[in-house]
Amino acid sequence: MAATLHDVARLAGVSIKTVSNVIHEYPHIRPATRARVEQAIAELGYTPNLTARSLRSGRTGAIALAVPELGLSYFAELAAAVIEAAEEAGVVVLVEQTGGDRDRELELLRSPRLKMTDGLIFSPLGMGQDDVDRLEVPYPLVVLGERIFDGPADHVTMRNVEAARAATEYLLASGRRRIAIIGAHEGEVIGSAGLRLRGYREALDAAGVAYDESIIGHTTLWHRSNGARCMRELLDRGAEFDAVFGLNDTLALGAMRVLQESGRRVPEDVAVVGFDDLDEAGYSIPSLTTVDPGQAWIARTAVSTLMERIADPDAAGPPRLLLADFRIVERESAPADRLAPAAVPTR
Amino acid sequence: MAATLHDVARLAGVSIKTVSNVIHEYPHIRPATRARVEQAIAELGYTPNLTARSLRSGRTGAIALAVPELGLSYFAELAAAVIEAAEEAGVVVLVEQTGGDRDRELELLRSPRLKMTDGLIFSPLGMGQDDVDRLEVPYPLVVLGERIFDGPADHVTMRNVEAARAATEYLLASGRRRIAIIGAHEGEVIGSAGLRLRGYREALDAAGVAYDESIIGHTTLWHRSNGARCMRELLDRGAEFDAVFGLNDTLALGAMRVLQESGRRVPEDVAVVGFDDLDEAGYSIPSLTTVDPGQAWIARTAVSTLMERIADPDAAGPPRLLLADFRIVERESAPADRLAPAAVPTR
DNA sequence: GTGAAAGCGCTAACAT
DNA sequence: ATGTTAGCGCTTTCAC
Repeated sequence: MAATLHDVARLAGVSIKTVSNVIHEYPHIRPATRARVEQAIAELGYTPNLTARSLRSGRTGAIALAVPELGLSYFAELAAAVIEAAEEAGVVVLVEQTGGDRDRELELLRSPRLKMTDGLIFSPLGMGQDDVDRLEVPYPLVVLGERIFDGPADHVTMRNVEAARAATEYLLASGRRRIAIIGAHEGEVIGSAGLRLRGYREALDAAGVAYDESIIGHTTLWHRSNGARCMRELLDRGAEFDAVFGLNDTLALGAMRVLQESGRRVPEDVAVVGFDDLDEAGYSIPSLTTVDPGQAWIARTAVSTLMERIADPDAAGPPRLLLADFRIVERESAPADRLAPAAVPTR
Repeated sequence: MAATLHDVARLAGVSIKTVSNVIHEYPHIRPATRARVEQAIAELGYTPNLTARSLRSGRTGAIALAVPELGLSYFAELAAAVIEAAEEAGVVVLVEQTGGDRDRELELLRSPRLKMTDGLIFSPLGMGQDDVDRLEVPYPLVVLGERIFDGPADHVTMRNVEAARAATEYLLASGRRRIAIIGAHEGEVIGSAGLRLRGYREALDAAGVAYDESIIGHTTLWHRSNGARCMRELLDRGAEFDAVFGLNDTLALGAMRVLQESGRRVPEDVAVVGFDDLDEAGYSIPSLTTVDPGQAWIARTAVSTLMERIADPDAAGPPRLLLADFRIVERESAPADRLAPAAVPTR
């Protein structure tokens, strides 16, 4: 049905090699020949069959991105940034959702469907450090997130401990002393929750503030609804606090909502800080002070690192750990100075 | 490098056809042979080369989804639903972002990169009715959204006019009379903005309420920031209104934010209604009354319709228009009864 | 400057 | 029940 190189060659009265030369802009072609070929291509509406090209070249021009769920704004924004960076690099992106489920993640790593792509950017959520061997795969792989460290693949991620510590120090500096946590994972050591909680504790320790288990709210998936539920539980059990550190923005926003429903004023009674700097953090009431963990850089770096590995699969080199810079974004929910409202809301 | 059918066949001491038979679970294979082949497959870690399979079969097992931007929550949620539905149908999804730019949309439709997929689910934003011919493409195509009607491809979308009319009637029924609009597109007839505005006007007309250009806020891209800006402009020019209909949730949330900054109470002074029923609509302060336009159904239907066309490209049949059901989701920003607050916030 | 031909890894028709 | 073989459409080496 669709025209092939042969069809074009026949119509132009040349061989397929010549057509191929024209398509690949091989320099030494007689102008007349080139014109005839181009004419034939236009006439037939020829477009190369990329599957055939892939089979021959061993490259598909596609990469895969596996995230837990696009419904989670953090991953939607990550995917947007990855797709954009990939486009600049001339490749397309196949997006998979794992649901943060370990079995699906492991299955995905072994999936032959990946054969349709040149490499994978993988953001696991269900797998843990024990699964580190499973990252030994026969294709270029870049790992994101904080579920697994020191694996056999390049790893691009954020400075969770330092950033969470900075966020906590920010709250302490503004005069808060009882900082509740929303989103802790029971017993987790690594993982976003574990690392951010560690940063939190480091900041408390450094400031000589006691860690109080009673104001640590636990939840599993970082959905908005869980942030709300988690805050409700804290309030129900009579926890007292003057600040809340949501381990991500979605949790913080869900929690802030419940906080205000309960009659507490933000930031007057309770300051709230999130983590991620999602677009919507600038538009909540009040707008959310948060940590910008460098997601844009992470996306760009993940793509460029993967593309390097794809280009040069032999030049193995040791796996790299690449860490993004972060910064605190001050907004209304937690002004730097407890007494003064944030000067101008950052958008 | 990676093992091929030949490698497996050699190791198992059979022909590639036998290996192929085992892989495809062809029934008549001697158990001993099957065992030997399976053993060889495991030993070599063989996984089929999908590119080769695609070239041979003419199917890639992938579909493409083109949306303006995953950073827009509506499209993130759409993509999530499409990927999920696609997975159930056994295909993977390649996601492209067009930025809502007409040229990029047109280019994408012609792009040979689509040769890597079996079909396309396309949500245009820059193209208009004049470009309807460009949807005549040599591969299965399902169009979403409201930029183009009566095209040559199947079209899955929502009942914009009816839903917007229902939303407006809802506000009128609750006693509001001056309903401002956020997000109108100058002179647009079709398109989400144009259709929803039409529903709005129909409701006004039916109720005998005059249409007042001075409370129609215009903007282009439906970003949160534009909703905020648009509301600021309305307020700056002294517009007076007792309700706001944001033509989508993102706009409504941005607008609601500005409204409250200006000291107005929602819903007491101004009721706010959105459109889309995004996840976050349930967690704003106040939570957002909105229209659930049936996105989940749209995603499922788009995938199943596309899969049908892929399975049977000849059984052309006339292009179909498939419309989702909608419903008003009552939350706090616009209670059904102006005087009574919404009973229980819907989560 | 252009052509002929091999082969990427797989499927399926045909043969045994 | 299993083997042989001809392509799918392209790239690329090697001739001419």
